[in-house]
Amino acid sequence: MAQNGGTPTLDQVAKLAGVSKATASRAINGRSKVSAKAQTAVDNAVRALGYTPNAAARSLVTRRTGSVALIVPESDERIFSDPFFARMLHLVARALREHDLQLVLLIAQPGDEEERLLQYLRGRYVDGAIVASHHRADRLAEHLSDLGLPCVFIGRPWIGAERVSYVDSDNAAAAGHAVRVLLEAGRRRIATIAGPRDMRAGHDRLDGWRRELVAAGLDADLVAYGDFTEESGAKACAELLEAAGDPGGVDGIFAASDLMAQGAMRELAARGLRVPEDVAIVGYDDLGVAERTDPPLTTLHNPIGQMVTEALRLLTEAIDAGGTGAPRRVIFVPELVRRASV
Amino acid sequence: MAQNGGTPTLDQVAKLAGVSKATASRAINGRSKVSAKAQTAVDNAVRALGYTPNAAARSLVTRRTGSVALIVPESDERIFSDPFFARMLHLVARALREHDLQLVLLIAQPGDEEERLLQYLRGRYVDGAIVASHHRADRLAEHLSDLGLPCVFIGRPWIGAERVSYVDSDNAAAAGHAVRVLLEAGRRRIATIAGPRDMRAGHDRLDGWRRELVAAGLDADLVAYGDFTEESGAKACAELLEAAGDPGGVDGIFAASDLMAQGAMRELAARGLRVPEDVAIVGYDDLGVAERTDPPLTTLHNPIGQMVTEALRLLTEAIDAGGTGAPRRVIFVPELVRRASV
DNA sequence: CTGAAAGCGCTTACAG
DNA sequence: CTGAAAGCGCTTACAG
Repeated sequence: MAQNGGTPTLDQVAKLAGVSKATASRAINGRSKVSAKAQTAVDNAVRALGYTPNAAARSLVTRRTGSVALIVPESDERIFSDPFFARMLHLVARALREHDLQLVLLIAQPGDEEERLLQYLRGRYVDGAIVASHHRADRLAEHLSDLGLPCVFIGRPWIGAERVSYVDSDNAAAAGHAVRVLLEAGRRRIATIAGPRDMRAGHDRLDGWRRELVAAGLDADLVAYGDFTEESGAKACAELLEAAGDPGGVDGIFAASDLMAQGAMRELAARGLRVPEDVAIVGYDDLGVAERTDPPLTTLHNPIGQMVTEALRLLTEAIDAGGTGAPRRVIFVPELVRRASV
Repeated sequence: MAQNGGTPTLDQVAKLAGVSKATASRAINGRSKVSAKAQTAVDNAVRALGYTPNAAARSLVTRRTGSVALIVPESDERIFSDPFFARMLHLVARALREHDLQLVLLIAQPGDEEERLLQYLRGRYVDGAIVASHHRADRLAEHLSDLGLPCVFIGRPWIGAERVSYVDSDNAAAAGHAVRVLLEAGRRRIATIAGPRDMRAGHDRLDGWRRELVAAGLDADLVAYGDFTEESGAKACAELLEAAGDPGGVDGIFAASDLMAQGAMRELAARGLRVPEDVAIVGYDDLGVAERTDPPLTTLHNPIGQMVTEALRLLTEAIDAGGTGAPRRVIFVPELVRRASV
């Protein structure tokens, strides 16, 4: 179809339909009134020619691209197999589809590639951006705010949070909740397997654990760090057990991700420790693996679906408002899901 | 910087530099000769104004967007946490970065969303496309070929393969190799845990397993299907063991992914069967999990890095050639990695 | 090496 | 409701 002299243009459609380019354009975009006759003629011409508007020409005048960037300032390949990230990517992709927007995935190693990322964004290839998985050192919030590009962060940025919109969940409160559940189960030596220190979720969950223990008049000394993976959870659990010394030195664990909780359970099993009898354990995320552990994991439900939906609402509203308007934020409270590990 | 009256344009740069738009454009793109004096003046003006070329305007005339689509015709969310896919996505992202191309991720459920995908592609938002994880029913190869958009498939398409470029690995030969290794280890009741029947890799590996057994004069009757996940591998292994009846009814397994092999090993362990003494096992992919199983897994190395590199080479060459040129293809042969499961 | 001009393919006031 | 015209911001023959 598009064979007769390259890709068909609006001009050819208009000629074939016997109307002006203006009318053809209006018929195609369907935002202004067009006579039924003209509409039919244009529709037929479009079909006959296999016409699709040229995106560049259109966005040159509309100043809209119909694309949104998902920015992942992450150098580590593992990000892609992380179930939390995988789920988020999937949800973002689906939500964008519903808004008729395209997803441009921008992966930028922190550091030297940041300038290149900003350069791309300045070129107005996209109408807005969602930023996920940012780290402590990122200055993305400031830079995006400088650009004036509509954006919303998933997770409160470390730096420049006051200048941008974001959605987040109350990681600290949720961690506190986890600790209370362990306390109510009679545990007194409650350790934590924390996430990366340079990630918001890692930092805040650790903080919530610590505050709750202190509030209960207990020591907050049993900490080991992981990177949210199962492997690291097993390793951290081993460290904890060794640091605590005698059996019973740890009787409860709050793990900052279900995957790390799973690793910890594997390590406990290997040492002949029973869950929850010897060590009770609470995870975080509730992304499917929590149902499949043995025993099934009591955990905090990370409301990622709601966060993504809300992030997209904030973003599309900011885009429609032309990038003006004050930063907005929405915070969710993760709910406890009781299973059998406490 | 861009505050003084919106985003700066080439015109403003030219004025400030005291040259024409043409010269400014040439200085910025650096493909034609420009006097040192003009170059400096333009460079300074660009810096002073914080100028970045408008992508839409540029691509309207150059007919290049600097973007490449990664098409994933997959409705299933799990695709994102599949380590093979995660690795491919990471490698594609990195390779595109090296070519100074942007990654547009297009996820299209098969069926009703295909028309929408093609519509997008027709709009020339991207210069070319890489297609991954396609299924039997996809007619993408034909449609992309009709569009005349440069594209390369990762994995030979089921339909229309003769019309497009692709990279692939010889899944059948590799599966045959796996079977020979098991035969050489004296195994005679060799089962397979196959991948999805509607995916190239699943189909071809099953085929290779079958041919090799038949060539050896053995029955190819012990087949169970999984979906490449660990869960499904465990389940398939259980089916196999039950179908085979008596202990020793299965003494070797070729699993079409390491993850399924891992699940199978878990199932074997749960039944008190030793690897490799009772059941020898060969996996597929060699993506990291193969090193961490107990015992470490003998497997076929899926040359995904090479496939991605080659796919991008074919794609950029096709783009540079203006989308003309015959389809090309490159096939890799996976190598066996001997560890301890056979 | 440089500039004036045309043109890429659209959309959108403006006037009718 | 419709059309002629201007204009979005670039690049690139063409002539000098």
